[in-house]
Amino acid sequence: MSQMLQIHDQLREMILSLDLGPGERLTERWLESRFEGSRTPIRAALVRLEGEELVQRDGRNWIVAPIDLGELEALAEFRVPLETTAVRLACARASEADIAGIEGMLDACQSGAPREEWHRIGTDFHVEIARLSGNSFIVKAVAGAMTRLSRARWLEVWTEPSREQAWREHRRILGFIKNNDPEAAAREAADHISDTRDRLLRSLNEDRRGLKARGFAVIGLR
Amino acid sequence: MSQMLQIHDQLREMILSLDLGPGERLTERWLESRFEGSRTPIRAALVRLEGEELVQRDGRNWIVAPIDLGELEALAEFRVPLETTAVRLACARASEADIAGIEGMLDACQSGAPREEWHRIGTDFHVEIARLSGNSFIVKAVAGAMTRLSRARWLEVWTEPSREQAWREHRRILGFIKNNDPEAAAREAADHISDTRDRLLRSLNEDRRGLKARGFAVIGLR
DNA sequence: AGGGTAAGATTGGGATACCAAAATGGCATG
DNA sequence: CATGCCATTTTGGTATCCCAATCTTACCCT
Repeated sequence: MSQMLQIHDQLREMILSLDLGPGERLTERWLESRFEGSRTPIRAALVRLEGEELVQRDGRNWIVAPIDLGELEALAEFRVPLETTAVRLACARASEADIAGIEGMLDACQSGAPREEWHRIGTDFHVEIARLSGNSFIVKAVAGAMTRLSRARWLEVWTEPSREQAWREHRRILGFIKNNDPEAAAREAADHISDTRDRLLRSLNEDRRGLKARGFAVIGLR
Repeated sequence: MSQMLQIHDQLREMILSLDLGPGERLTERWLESRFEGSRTPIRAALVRLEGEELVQRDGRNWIVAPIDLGELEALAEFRVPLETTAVRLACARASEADIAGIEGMLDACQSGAPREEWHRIGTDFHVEIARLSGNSFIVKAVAGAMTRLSRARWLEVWTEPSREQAWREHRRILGFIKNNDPEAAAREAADHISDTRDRLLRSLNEDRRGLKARGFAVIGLR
C-alpha cells in the first residue's frame, strides 16, 4: 500500500481514538518525523482527512477537528430519516445470512469485552444495518454520521445499565428486521437514535468539568 | 486564494460542465501545463476531487469519474427521505424572507434563459430548500447528491414541456412550505424526485445512441 | 508477416530545495 | 515592570529532483 494511505489510516486512527486531542495543532514537520516520511505523502493524507472533516485548516495551520457537541442534535435529526429508511429497505432486501452475520457481531461482544470493542461494534452495527438497505448512498451517509459521532461517544461515561439498554435496542431493531416488520423496525430505530442522543447529551452535561479537565477542544454544548 | 484551491475549482468546473469527458485520463503533467503550476498543488487538488468522487484512480492513473447511470435509482431512493425531511423542517423553521429569496431565484430564470442557467438553478433550488431545514448535515448530503446528479442532467434531452413540468413542481413545493403545510410539501417533494428520476431515465434510454456517440464513459444504464 | 522483447519514454510516488509569510523571542525603551 | 519592535526561526506553499514502475515502440528473430 502507498505510504500516503498508511499515514492516512494511522493518523485517522489516532484522531478517532483521541490519541490526538480535538483542536490540537498538527505541523507537517512534526508529522514528518512522527511517520518518518516526507511532507509529500503527509500533505496528501492531510488533504484527504480534511475531506472527511477529521482535520481542518485554522488559518494556514492544520488542526485536529474539534468536537462540536452542538451538532449532536442535528446529527440525530439527520440520522432518523436515513436510518429508518435503511431498516425499511433492509426488511425488503436482506437475506437471512446477512441478518445472521449481524447477530453474530452482536453476540461476539460479551459483557467482559474491552471498551474499544463496545465502541467499535456500537458504530459498526449501524453501518452494517445500512448496508442491508443495498443503497450505497445510505451506507456512506450513515458511515459518515457515525464517524462524526465516534469521538463524542468516547467522552460519554458509559454506565452498565445504559450500555445494556443500547444493546437491547440494537437487538430489537434487528429482531424486527428479521421478522420482516418494517414499520416496527423503523419506529425502533428512530427511538434508539433519540435515546442515544439523550443519553449522550445527559452524560456530557453531567461531565462537563471532566471534559474541560482533559483539555480537549470541545465546543458547542449548551 | 491558494493556487491549489484555484486549480481545484477550475478542474471541478471543467468536470461538472463535461468539458472533461467522464472516464477521460488526467495526467499530472498535462494538468501542470494546463494550469501553469507545479505538480504539488495539482496533486492536492486531485486528492481533494477524489474525496468528492469527481476524480478516481484507475490503477495509478487519474481519471475523471465515469457517470454511472445505474446509481440514478439509488440516488432517488436516498434523496426522498432526505428531502422530505428537509421540507418538513423548512416549514417549521424558514422565515418569509428565506422563502422570498428562493422565489426570486426561480423568477430570475425566464424561459429564454440559457441552458446553463436552467441547469444551475435546477440544482441550487434543492440545496437552498435543504438550507431552510437549518440542518447542515442535510444540506451537505443534498448538495452532494445534486453534484452526483449534475452531469447526468446535462445528458438529458430537455423538452420544453418537461422543463416546465419540473418548474411547476418546484413552485408547488415552495408554495406548500410558504403555506406551512409540511405533509403536502413532503408528498410533493417525494413525487418530484420520482418524476425527475423517471424523466431522466426515459430520456437517457431514448438517447443511448447519442450518448455513446459522444464517447463519454457512461456506464450502468440497464 | 507476426509476435516477442528490450530500449526508451512517460508516469506517479516520494524527497528535497527554496521562498514568503507568520510566529517567536529577546532586547530596548518607556 | 510593561510594551513595542526587530531579528530569528518556523511554518506551509510551491517548484524541482530522483526513482521505480509501467507503458510504448521499434526492432529482430522466426
